[in-house]
Amino acid sequence: MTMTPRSSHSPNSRAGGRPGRRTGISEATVARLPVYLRVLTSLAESGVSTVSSEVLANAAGVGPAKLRKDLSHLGSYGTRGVGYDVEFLVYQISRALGLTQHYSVVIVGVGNLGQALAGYAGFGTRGFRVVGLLDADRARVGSLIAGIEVRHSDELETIISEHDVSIGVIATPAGAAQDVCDRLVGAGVTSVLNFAPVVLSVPDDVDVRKVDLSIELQILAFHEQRKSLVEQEAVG
Amino acid sequence: MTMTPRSSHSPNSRAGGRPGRRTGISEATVARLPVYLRVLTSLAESGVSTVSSEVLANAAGVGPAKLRKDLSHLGSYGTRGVGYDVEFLVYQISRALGLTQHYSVVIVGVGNLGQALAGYAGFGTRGFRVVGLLDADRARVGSLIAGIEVRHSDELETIISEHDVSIGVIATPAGAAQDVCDRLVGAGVTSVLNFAPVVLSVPDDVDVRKVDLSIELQILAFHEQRKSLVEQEAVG
DNA sequence: ATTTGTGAAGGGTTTCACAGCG
DNA sequence: CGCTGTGAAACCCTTCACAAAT
Repeated sequence: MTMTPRSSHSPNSRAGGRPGRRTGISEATVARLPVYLRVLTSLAESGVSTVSSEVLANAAGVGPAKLRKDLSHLGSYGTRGVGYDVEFLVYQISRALGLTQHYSVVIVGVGNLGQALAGYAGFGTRGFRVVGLLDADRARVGSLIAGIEVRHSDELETIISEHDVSIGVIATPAGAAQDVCDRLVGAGVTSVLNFAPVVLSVPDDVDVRKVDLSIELQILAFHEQRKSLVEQEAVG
Repeated sequence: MTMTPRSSHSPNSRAGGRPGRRTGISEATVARLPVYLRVLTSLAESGVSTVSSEVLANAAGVGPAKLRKDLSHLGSYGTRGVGYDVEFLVYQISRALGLTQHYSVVIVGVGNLGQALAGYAGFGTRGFRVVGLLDADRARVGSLIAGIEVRHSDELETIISEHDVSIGVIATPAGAAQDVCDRLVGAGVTSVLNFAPVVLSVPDDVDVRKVDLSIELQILAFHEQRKSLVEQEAVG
């Protein structure tokens, strides 16, 4: 039995390679661009055609200097004394994020969470298409969720190669996650979004991002505790 | 009509105040402690009583130096030449994160996602208790989810003050999220976990963390694009 | 001999403040 | 005059490498 070379690095960043080597856009900036994009899209729908860095920054929950520096990494797309053209920025950010291409996605695990993800509107829009819903439980196979037929996990490799899937979403129980991940990667998936509460090991050229409810809760707990300590001190 | 003072800052960090001012534990470290805790808990269950920084770091997907520095912020809990006592570390990390206290949680929005969250095991364990499931849709009110009765959103304030809720989870559609957030904060909630794809505005003393599927997908798309550019270059 | 704890060095990110341009 | 784009400073975080401890 051969061990595939593996590594798992900092949470939610590119598995191998140092940040922003080729594109010049840093990881921190990339993580904010989707937020700007969302705000800009909603501004465009409201008929706004121009925004200043200050207004856009406020709506995105960041400081104006940070916003301007972020946008400056894409090019000089603003007009001094005026601001940014909303539609043009939408296009430029979409392009920078790679959203002008299309990505096929499989979701593995069709429990409550998997169903919620399958029905999520964010998929249909902007270049992502769910081409497979997989589950290990044969009782669920064949049912329709968000218009997509659930298929058995055995078909994972087939579906991935048939649809040239590049992104896999893991919504299985923790125990199954690493196995599923290995199979996804083995079949050619190069990006994984993991909702299972485990640290996944993947080869260096695969990206993993994780979404972990209990980690988020624990971080909030930390700050809650901090608040009550401060309170206590203020009283005492 | 009065405007409540608001601010929304960097994604997923304390709303106001600079990091780690009082506790000496930095935000980056706090975000990793839950991962260490999970690994340690599972080691303890496997009967392991001692770990070195190298083994623990590997399991947590970080470098050993980073792990040691993180743990050193809690105190000197290791033994040179030996490693860390697993059970003792579990306790110390739990304490540092505030998990020795108990937190009451309400979940607002009982769609697919809200149901998935309500059923999530991570809640029951480690100090979090769901004391309310709320939905605006009267058709859902009264049904039982994960053993908890769904109640109408009108009761939000009542439930929060009755149970001294400090954490609110928003799993509503985007359009309702800010309103719900305002009501949560108005009723005394000081930490919010937001699953709706909007930037929430809150007063400085409230923490907001967000979980956003479409942002994660877009970040993965960026890296996918980068990979295909590199590939193309390697060929050409 | 082994492994922790940590100063110091090295990167990356944010913020400042202003020059540059419309 | 207003707002962008950006060097420079400040800050935070990670990594290195080794002294200290058992």
